[in-house]
Amino acid sequence: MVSILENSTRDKIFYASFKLFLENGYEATNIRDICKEVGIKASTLYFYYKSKQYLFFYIYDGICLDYINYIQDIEALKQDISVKEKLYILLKQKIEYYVLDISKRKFILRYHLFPPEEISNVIREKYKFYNSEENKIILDSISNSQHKNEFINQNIDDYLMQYKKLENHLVYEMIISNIKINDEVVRKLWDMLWINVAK
Amino acid sequence: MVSILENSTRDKIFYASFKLFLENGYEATNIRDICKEVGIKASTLYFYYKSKQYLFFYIYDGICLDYINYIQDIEALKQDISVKEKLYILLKQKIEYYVLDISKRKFILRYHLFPPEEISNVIREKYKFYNSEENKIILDSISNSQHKNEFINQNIDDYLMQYKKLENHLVYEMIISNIKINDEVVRKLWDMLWINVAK
DNA sequence: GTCTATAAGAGGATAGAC
DNA sequence: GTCTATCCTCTTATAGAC
Repeated sequence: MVSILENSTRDKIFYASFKLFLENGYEATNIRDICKEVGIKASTLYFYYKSKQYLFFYIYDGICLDYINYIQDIEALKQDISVKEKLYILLKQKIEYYVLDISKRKFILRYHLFPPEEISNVIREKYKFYNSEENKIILDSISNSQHKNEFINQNIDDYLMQYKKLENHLVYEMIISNIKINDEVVRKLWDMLWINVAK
Repeated sequence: MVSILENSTRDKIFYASFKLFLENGYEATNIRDICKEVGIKASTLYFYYKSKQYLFFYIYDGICLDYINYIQDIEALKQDISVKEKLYILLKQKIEYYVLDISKRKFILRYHLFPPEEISNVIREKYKFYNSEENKIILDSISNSQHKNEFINQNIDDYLMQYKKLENHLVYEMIISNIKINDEVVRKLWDMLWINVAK
């Protein structure tokens, strides 16, 4: 995430909270449990984070920004290769990102499916925002390509939906069945998807 | 569920709790909120249910038993038709059950993925139990069939796993994308599955 | 920056009247 | 069966000392 190498109290609180919010949930995680993990008292936590809600939002944003940065740095998106190959590499890299550590994605899934009532509005807004940020990056990468005529233009949105659906399917399988998806499976499924959308 | 037509205080508590446990979660739902929905005081709830945990378990069991009863009553499982047709009808009926009201399945998913720490052991046991009950019904139905030689015997467990995977995939799509799956889609996916497993 | 102490309230659960 | 009143514990959050 933002500063994985630092070991400041601020970061320790961040990671302990992430872990507990993921495993036990927002409501079932209390400030004292977090503090016990870190080895501080409650008042110290409040020195760094204004409230439990703000602490949660920092974590949520941290996870999403880390993901957006990862997507943005994928070299294949900038190279002048065919759209088909470009998008395959993107999907493959995204799955690699999740295989390496599925916990961040599980966190997002948890709070997307079952947001705590008191912060559900904020979570919904954040989810929509980061989702559209990711879409922008993908759409930019397609429209900047010399090969974009591979696509029937009207179908791009449709395709993006299918693409996300496939990705989600793989991700849910990883989360629920605890299985790590390999490149071969990704390639096979993706080829099937491409046939249905490309010219 | 057990007694959908009754309107006793006991049942009112049951349904109000189901709704709140599903929407807000176990930890975020408190006894007083449930009582407010029903129009009673906390002590009245404790007259019917020993504790918050037991109330939850009654609901969990109620949902699962309703489902098991539904599966058990599917006529096709008892008829002497081909295994392929039998299992297709089973899948179709299961999807119909969810399409009619996805909330029960969402409840099970919620507590399967994110069980409250204090009751996670019990939930895990219950999940395993009802899962194996369902498997028994399906396996019985296959082995009682005159047409069971359609199957390569060693593959039945494998098939059951694939079958559940397909079902889960459809269910997650219904829950996450809020889409109702129609029979045509079920048929198509199921034909693909059958090709991979049958002789 | 980190602590002790504590306010202010919410939560699960029970006793006992009617 | 349902109520009022209450217990006791846990929770978020703050005040103020060091």
